[in-house]
Amino acid sequence: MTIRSSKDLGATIRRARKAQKLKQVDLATKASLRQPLISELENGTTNATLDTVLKVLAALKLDLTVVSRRKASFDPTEY
Amino acid sequence: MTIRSSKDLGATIRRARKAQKLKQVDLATKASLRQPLISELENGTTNATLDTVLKVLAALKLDLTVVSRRKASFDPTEY
DNA sequence: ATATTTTATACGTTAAAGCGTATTTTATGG
DNA sequence: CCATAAAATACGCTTTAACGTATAAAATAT
Repeated sequence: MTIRSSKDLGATIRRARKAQKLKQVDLATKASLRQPLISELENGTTNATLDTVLKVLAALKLDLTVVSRRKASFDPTEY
Repeated sequence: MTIRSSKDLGATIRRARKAQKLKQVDLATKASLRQPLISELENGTTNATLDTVLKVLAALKLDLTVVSRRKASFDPTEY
């Protein structure tokens, strides 16, 4: 999933969390964060810091990557 | 490039900037940020917000993506 | 070597991220 | 329906990101 806004990130996090059958409070605990912050993140209503983003993604076993914009590559190992 | 820390991001940004022959001040201008912030970002000495990260990556024509975590591939240059 | 350019650091200020906690609103199950 | 669970919002507080600006340090010419 390409992330170009806080909302993109929020949607990605929410989908991954639900796919893993976690509640916001569960994810918050795994990431050492608060449940309200997970809510704000998923709704894209906070401009999270990189540390926060990395904590949440790590808790979901996801990685952040940087790729060239023109290289629209299909990655079969996604999903 | 997989990003798991501010330093990872900083290194990635610096490499991309140099590959495009930009000075920090050029990148700062393109991203509507300050030169000192670019320096801090590249050195991993600030916990940047997502907006800041996205601005810089956009200025470098890079995208942020979220992918499922895979096993680290063996990199011979690390040894 | 030294002038010039580039990068890093410093400092005070402002805005907001994240915290703990409590409560409200919404979704779900019986 | 209603009860319970889950998610969203609220509040005051502390910390810090990012700002503008100035300058120091380092790198790169000349």
